[in-house]
Amino acid sequence: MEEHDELKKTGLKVTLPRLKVLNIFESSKEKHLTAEDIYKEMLGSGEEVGLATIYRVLTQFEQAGLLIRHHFESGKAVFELNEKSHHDHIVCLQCGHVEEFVNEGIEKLQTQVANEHGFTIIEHSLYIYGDCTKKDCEYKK
Amino acid sequence: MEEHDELKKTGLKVTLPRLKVLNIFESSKEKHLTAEDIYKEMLGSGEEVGLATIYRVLTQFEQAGLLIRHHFESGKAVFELNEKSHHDHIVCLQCGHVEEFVNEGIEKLQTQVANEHGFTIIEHSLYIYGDCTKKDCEYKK
DNA sequence: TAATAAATGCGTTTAATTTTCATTATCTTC
DNA sequence: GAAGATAATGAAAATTAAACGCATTTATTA
Ligand SMILES: [Mn+2]
Ligand SMILES: [Mn+2]
Ligand SMILES: [Zn+2]
Ligand SMILES: [Zn+2]
Repeated sequence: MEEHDELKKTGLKVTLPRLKVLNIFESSKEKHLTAEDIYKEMLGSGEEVGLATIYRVLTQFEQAGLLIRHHFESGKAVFELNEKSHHDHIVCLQCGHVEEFVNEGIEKLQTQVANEHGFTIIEHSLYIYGDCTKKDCEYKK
Repeated sequence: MEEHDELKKTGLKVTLPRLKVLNIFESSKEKHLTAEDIYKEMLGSGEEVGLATIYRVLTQFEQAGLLIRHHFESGKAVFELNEKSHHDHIVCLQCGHVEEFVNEGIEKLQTQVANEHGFTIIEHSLYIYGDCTKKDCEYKK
């Protein structure tokens, strides 16, 4: 059991809610999910779970390095599996569609900027917002 | 009176709270301020004002193009005067010190990335976080 | 200065997230 | 495999930043 061991390694107890949350991230077609998304998904599939547990688990997973937390401009935190290889995001302001990208040039220039300002760079957040060109792109509340 | 005219141009009524908020931004040594910062500053200097007014005025000023709203990772919105020329930010995770920068290379590459993904870029947010090297840098709550 | 339309302050409300606490499940040990 | 220690859970209450409703006050305009 893959997810079981992944949890074991974090030192966290292997519980049903935790397994399910991990499972949702690993099987969902949408990889960027909010606490609410997870919660509804679990309720929908008949799980008995409290929203507080979801929030707790997400934060624990983040601290354990399993998840990454993002703040798009929606106001709510968005999580995704920590794939280890860094990437940034471009988000459609119309339909919410998210695409990922890595641009070595941008990464290098950021380090350079930090150096120029006497900072040791720890992390960065870069979100590009715009209009996408998906055929089914439309504003969704 | 400079600030008076600046307000006039926005179509908003020239009121004391609005003048004072504008004045704080134009005279403060720290240019990136939260609603709370403004509120405390005004209470401190004897103004009679409600926090709701601050929130309302900040949003109105943002819509009028007088202010820019940022979301650093503090959780609360941060505002600064809209100097018209775009810049990004590098923030010290220890002391909260903020420096501004513009890097044309990064700007160009962002546009390029957007194009490659079929997006029309509307805006972006880039924050670099790290440790600064100010002599008086230390963790402040 | 009076009429009108907008702005203010106070208190209430919302939305996301966190905390408290009693109950329950997991892990470890025997 | 059962018992004890410890951590996790769910429900409800608490917190926090921000928005809102409304009666009252103020700025603008005539
Ligand atoms: Mn991603
Ligand atoms: Mn700035
Ligand atoms: Zn779209
Ligand atoms: Zn510092």
